Amino acid sequence: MPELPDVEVYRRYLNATSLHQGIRDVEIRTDQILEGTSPLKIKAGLRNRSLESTDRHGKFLFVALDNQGWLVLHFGMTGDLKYYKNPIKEPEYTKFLIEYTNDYHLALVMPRKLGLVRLILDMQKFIKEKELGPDVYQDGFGYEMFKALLEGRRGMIKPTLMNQQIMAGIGNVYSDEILFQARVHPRLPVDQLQEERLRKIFKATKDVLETAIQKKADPEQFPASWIIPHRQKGGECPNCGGKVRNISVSGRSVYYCPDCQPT
DNA sequence: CCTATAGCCTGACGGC
DNA sequence: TGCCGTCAGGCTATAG
Repeated sequence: MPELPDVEVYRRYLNATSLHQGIRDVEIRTDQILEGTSPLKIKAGLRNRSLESTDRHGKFLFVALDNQGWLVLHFGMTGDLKYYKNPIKEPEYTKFLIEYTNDYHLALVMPRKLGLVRLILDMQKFIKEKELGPDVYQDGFGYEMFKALLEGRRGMIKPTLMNQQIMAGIGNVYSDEILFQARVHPRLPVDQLQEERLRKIFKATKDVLETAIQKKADPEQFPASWIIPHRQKGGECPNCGGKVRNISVSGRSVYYCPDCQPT
């Protein structure tokens, strides 16, 4: 579920396992996630180096190298990280693999080839290239900024929250949760939102992301009041007990409660 | 600026 | 059991 909370959990996992170790070798199992660069360049840039620290912007994870530049990871729809020792335990669907001099490994596990691995020098330049909006989870992301970003927009609230160029980090699943907590219909146009509802959406955004991270992005640990565990056909609304509805908005599958989330 | 659609990928799942 | 269609949390391009 690689949206902002998931990537933040991966970041902390990487911090806890994979820093300050010499990189002996790197394997790239598909060129399709390299965005124009080559396996040789990635290998040359990582061999005999070490990972020193991490950062994150939206759904992108940045890992600083000991000399200069960053390793960038994006997890697409199915990416995950696994740190392990025994080479026999290499996870199925490993697409990118770092082998450390201490014999441990860090694998980017990704059944579909929809992610990204790249080496860059300048993080801000990369963010600009990708035209990413401000990270939703950063300290400076307050209500005034949120409101300003939506100013003059006419689109539906759900795809607006998910638009990485407006603000970075929210995806399909967590936008459902945010709108459920705010009790706002996903198709409501942004310019029809009154101040009070806008504030509710902002607060829900902060609460949902914070809680999801705190719960390690594990749906089994999510509060009983959340809709995510009920995001399935025939699911029941945790608020009113009614049936959860599934519709399509901007080509994405949306789950919401028609009774609790009026237009 | 905004929406819908298709495509990129490939595994999981449900129905027959 | 096996085959087939559908769907899935990402992003991007294109047309209207």
